[in-house]
Amino acid sequence: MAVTIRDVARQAQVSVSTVSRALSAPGLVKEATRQRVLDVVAGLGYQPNRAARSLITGRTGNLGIVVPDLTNPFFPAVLRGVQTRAGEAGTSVFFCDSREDPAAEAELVRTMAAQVDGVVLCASLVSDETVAELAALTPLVLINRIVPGVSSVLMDSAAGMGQVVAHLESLGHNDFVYLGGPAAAWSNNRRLRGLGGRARLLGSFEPNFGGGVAAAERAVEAGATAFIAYNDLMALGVLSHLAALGIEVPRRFSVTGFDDILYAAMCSPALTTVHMPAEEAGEVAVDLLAALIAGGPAEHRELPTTLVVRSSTAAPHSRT
Amino acid sequence: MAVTIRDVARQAQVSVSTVSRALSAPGLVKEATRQRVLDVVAGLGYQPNRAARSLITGRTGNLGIVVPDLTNPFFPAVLRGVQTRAGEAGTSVFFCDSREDPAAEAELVRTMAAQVDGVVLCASLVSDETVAELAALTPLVLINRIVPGVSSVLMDSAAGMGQVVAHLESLGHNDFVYLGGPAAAWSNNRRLRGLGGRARLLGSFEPNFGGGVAAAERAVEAGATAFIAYNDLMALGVLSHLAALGIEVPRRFSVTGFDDILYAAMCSPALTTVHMPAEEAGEVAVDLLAALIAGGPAEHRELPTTLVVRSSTAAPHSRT
DNA sequence: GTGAAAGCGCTAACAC
DNA sequence: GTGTTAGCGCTTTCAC
Repeated sequence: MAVTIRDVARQAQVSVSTVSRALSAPGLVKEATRQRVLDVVAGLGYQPNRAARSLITGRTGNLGIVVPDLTNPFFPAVLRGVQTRAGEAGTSVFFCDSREDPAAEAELVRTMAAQVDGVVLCASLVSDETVAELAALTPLVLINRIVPGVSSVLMDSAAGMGQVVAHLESLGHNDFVYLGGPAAAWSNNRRLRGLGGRARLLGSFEPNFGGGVAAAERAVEAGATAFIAYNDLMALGVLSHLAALGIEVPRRFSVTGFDDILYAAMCSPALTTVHMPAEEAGEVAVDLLAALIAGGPAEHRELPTTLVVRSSTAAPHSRT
Repeated sequence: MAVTIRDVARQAQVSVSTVSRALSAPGLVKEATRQRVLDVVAGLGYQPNRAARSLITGRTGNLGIVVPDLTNPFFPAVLRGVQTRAGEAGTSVFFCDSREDPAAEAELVRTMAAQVDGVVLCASLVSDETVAELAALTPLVLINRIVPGVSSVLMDSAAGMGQVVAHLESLGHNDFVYLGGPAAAWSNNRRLRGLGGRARLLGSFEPNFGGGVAAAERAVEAGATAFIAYNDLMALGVLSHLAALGIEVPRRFSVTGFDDILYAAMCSPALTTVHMPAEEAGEVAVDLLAALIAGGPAEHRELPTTLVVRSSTAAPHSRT
């Protein structure tokens, strides 16, 4: 078996409680004693057993994050942010991919709740009631969703969408179509709202490449001059399908995305999209979670988004 | 506090050990008793305290995975596979991104070791000795790396590289350059070996988009007709830089990648690359880990890779 | 400032 | 087939 607190106590010639205090409440032991204990700890390579500690404190020192689709680069970016901030506090993080399934999502959170101090829930697809229920189960921070009484960090989709519309209108477009994501996605409704009724709604489509391909098929018949996709993955699908059809972008149609994943800059034409600070959102979510765990009230944070103009948008029916 | 095993025992009119057995060793209790216990468990919504269980059994029911770069879509795919298989066994999984830093990688594994039953280590950058040391610390499964005595699952880079070379040669190329990844990456050496000396080595470069851009700058001066990139992300960077330079692919240069991430199919020209069964590798890694945890010997599994020919390769200096 | 002792919730001998 | 009991390794009163 590994080295325990007793081994340390014996070798440092103190009691186990002193060892415990030296590690978790340094102020309560004489500096000299503390130093002696710490030396022994280092010498023995002692690591407190987290299960034992957890059994007594009721805290696990772990966090969980649930995302709808790990293959969408947006979410790994959030994961990174979460891990970065959590790691600074010595906290480990569990991840789960719900594969866009609301039932799985709720179940995953419930399972996690038993073994973490809190969970970050991204782009949730469950009902407000379920979110509230989950939040009652464990400290919960939502990313890109608002439910009253539950902490959340938002990347401002509505404002971003406003910029998209303004950009397209300044280019001379006045008939665009919104290629919608999952109807259950809060972000989808938020973006739709940001449109302010100035776009026709098509879909919903799956929020991935395939969904974009499907959307493009429908969109070309819609007679609009610009397509606003729910997210970049869809926009990439749209671009791909249009290219396959021999339809030029942005000459024939302008296309925009949302998220600013790396590939938005790499595709051809490079995608005009709304940049989302995904990694930062992950970090902020951990902060909110920490506050919640410490007993604070639910908080809400909004992160700014910015339009990134690239080459997939231009004035209608002309080359700029 | 939450409901404990005692609450269940009391209400089911049995001892705590019977409850424990009903849940973890169903064969040891009478069916009727078991059913009664299960009913109470369901009624009370009892969930065994994992810390307490772990304290006694020495098992956590958790797994960890460490990857070098979450923003490379290849790794989230592996994560997915790991979670899928682990989830089937009720196992949760911790993740960590080492950001291509060998020291961080080792430290992350050490930290995880204390709170998991085993860890999956992807594309490790540490020395063989460190891997062995880590493997002594906790059940360990390597993905895309071989270290004697340590379990591993390999996606056959060498064979894949062989196919790339054969493909390029069949097209008429006979002077190609390999745009190398991290020198410390086992896969890099493996791929280099798969080349069989038929390519000049350039690099190493960072195994990401930026590294590809840097590599492209150097490659155009090398006078070869085809560029073989260490991975897709680099290849995408190469494509991007060549496009910026107004150099046509594949007319002027053929370019190949490795991994077959989603974006390899989406970029323009679509990338000829080697498909890697990343998700499957994650699943298999969990299987090997389970075997290891059960006390089995280190095992080795090899997964086949396949060349995917798209539009970034063609006969030298001509349009096919 | 430090030690002794009582558990946290559970499993695993060990009895019966 | 079931109950009793002794801890797993740690934190935390409570004494001193």
